[in-house]
Amino acid sequence: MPVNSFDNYPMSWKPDKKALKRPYYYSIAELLEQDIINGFLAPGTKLPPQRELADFLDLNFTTITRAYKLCEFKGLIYAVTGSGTFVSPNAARSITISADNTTNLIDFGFVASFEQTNGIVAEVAQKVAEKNYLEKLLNYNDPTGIPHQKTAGLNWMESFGIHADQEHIAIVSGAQNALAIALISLFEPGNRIATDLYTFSNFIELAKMFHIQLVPIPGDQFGMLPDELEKQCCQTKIHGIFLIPSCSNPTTIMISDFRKHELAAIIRKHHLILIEDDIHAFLTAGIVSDYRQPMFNLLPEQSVYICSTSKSLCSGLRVAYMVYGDAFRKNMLQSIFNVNVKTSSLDAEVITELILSGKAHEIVSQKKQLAQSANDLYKEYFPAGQPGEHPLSFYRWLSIEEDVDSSQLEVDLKMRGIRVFHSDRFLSGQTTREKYLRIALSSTNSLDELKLGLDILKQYLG
Amino acid sequence: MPVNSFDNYPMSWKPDKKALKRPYYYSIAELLEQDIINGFLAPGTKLPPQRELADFLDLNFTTITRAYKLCEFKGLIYAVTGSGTFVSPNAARSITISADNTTNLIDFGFVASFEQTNGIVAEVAQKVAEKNYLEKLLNYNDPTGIPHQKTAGLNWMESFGIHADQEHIAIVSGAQNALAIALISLFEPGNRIATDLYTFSNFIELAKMFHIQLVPIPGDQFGMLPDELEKQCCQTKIHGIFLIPSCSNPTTIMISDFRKHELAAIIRKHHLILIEDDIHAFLTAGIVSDYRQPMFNLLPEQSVYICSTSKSLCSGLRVAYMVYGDAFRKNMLQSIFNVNVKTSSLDAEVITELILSGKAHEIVSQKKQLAQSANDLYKEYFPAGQPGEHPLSFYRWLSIEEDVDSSQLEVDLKMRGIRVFHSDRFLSGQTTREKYLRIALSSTNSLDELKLGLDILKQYLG
DNA sequence: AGATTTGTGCTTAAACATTTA
DNA sequence: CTAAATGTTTAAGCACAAATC
Repeated sequence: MPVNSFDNYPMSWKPDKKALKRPYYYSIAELLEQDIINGFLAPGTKLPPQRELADFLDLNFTTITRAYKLCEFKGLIYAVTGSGTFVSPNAARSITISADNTTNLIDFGFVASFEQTNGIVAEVAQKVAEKNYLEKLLNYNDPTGIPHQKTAGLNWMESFGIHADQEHIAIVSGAQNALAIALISLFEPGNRIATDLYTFSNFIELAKMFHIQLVPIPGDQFGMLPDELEKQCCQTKIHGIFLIPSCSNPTTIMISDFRKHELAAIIRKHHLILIEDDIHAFLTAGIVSDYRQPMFNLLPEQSVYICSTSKSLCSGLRVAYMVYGDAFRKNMLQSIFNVNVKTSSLDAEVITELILSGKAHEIVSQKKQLAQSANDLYKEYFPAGQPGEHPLSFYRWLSIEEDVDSSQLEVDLKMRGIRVFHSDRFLSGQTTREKYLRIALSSTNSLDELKLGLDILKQYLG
Repeated sequence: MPVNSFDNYPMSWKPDKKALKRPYYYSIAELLEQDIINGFLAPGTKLPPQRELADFLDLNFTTITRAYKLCEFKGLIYAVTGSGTFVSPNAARSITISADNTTNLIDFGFVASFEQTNGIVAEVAQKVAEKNYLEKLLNYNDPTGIPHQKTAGLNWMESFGIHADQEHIAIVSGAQNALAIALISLFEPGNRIATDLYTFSNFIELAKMFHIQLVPIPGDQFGMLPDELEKQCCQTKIHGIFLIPSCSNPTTIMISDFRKHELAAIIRKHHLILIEDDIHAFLTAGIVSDYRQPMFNLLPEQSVYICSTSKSLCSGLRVAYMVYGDAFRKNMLQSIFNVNVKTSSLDAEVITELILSGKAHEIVSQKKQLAQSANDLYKEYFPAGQPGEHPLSFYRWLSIEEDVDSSQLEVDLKMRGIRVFHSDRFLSGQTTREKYLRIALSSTNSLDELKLGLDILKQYLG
């Protein structure tokens, strides 16, 4: 066996010098990627500093910079000036969360939307099918939505505090689709977007896909901390910010009204583009006493407001409204066309009819009731709450012990029959001490099934 | 006035030295971008060689390389080793082509799909609304399509020569959506994709959006030239190839069967990823005698086959099938989820019912008849055809004089009441000598309107 | 056919900025 | 508060490859 004189050198990663081919930077990046994917380098591991690795490999240190950058671009590692370079928390796996009905697990993972109300939607869809203008819904016309459909959308959002006109609203295919469109139309690869430390995992994946870097900002019970945001803005060029003010996913924190103003001031000052995902507006506006208005109102010219109907009205029809300032309009229309051409006017018409007929309110009040019951049941099992939490959220953020292996925990619970997601999946940046589980309450078929799952969970967590 | 001693220096572009700030590369790129956008540098203009500009600015020539690269990334310029760097043909404008019914022009621009058949779709939509399982179409389940819907899709594509299973087909929201998903899931920014010299302008825009570079390959009456493709593959790293074999958009060329085999050999040899847009399969399979099979069959493990129903069945429902090799499956599902979550099962069900009920064939035969009549009329005006042209295409590729200004021509015709697109919009790379117009035949409301438009066009072209 | 023109890719060099001890 | 550690950014140098003349 060859005697490697560096065996006892205290470097966390020692690529095989002999395996290096030219171009070096590329070769190094490949070796690093392999070692991360194969699990030899665990998430959080600190890599050797650029200069140290360069010495070891007899290269200029900027060649290492380049190799590291390549891996950073792929989301495998992240670097912090002064501290070093580290393996990303979710480097080796995809954290996309989707519906998964191939197994018969109790699903506390994917957040569905209490699908028991879809009977009402089916009735309305039938009515739409009988309309004499049905044929007019089947062509290429009105790529951003037929005027009366947009008007209905504007009416719907009026109660959340949104006021806009036909030219600044577009119908797209759900919130995820809207986020994809917003990212691709307003940002470039390499741009940075500030997010909560814990944020919507599908947004993290989307950012990764578009090579947009997330800059995690700490928060408290009132939402993201303005000082921390300001600090990051001064340090590096940040291009945008992503917020879910009405009920953060996954933490359920609501941004309080005073905090919205504080954040808006920073966002304005640094010319950030705000992406506001207000999918939970229907659960918050008019219900939570502190609610005044969306952040869009405070920054109408530099914001994109996204209001999906998937959670509030119907998940399967894939309809969301996007509202944007005039500066973004041209770009937005272009991207909507490039990605969707248009959203089916038939689907949009069913949602429109739900709104115009008043059935939408009926659905919302049923969903609220279902959410109330589910939350009541949850509280019987896990009474401890945290300040700032949303009372009616479709999911809960459960604090757990700090020293468990996140993948193992998910596997353990799967074996016991429930699917849950560990807080590591929602990390936009560095690892944290505190650990949580996100428990979806809206995906079981009944309260009984929810109870069954909570039993298992409670028992497992002891 | 200041005397500039370089005024007579034969450089096509002389940035103001005094306007340069550090970082130089960035400053140069900005100045160049401004001059292109403001029209001071016309499309096709040759920029100064890197070394020459570097001398002029007293910088190392690789700094100019970097500045040029920045503009190339934005699609403003393109570089050819040995020849120089040039302003892109469509640098300053968006060439996205979308439906535009805000004006009362006769639309020969956007290619619609003879919307007169939508009455049949409306009837079938009504039937679907009466199904007792309607409610089951309204949730998050089956993100890639409900099994029976996928089966119907597979049946539909069977006659085009596609054979696949449930695991390798997904329902997405139209061809454009499918292309976006294919590009984002299988390519990285900076990757290169080979295309026909003239190609689908919305694909060009999509590639620009994702920062994927197109490498134009010349072709003849049988399609893209294999030797030219091979040449490019040997020269630079090419990652993929985009083809529309059943009826190229805009040229209407069909790739002949022998050519498919020749191209497949090159694609296999160089491990390219093939994106096959077969939106016109219904107009070609079983109609054009040379048709044997899609290229997907020749390269099943390295291809994505896209079959939209927008042109063949119904444009407004936004349903396309994607068929892919096993190697792409995981990536594909992830991207579909990230961009769409799912495609509305209601829309997919209407398309499914069209196929299962046999109404789909009825629609197709009506559309073919409409296409035949439109083409017959067109031939009365412009009898000269070119070898390899599709006989039933929804649009025609009309050769025109070489020395007209493309934007001016479009504007002139708009003033006369018709919208057409000049061949410059479809250029994936360098400018060419020959000029064409793409004339959509499928977007007028009647043959009379078509005739009216052709009259105007004929008169204008003299 | 060989020299010249022109763009590409990789590596190095140096000045800089931030964080941590 | 300063020094050390560590990552970032910009620019230059050089070998190379393709196209042109």
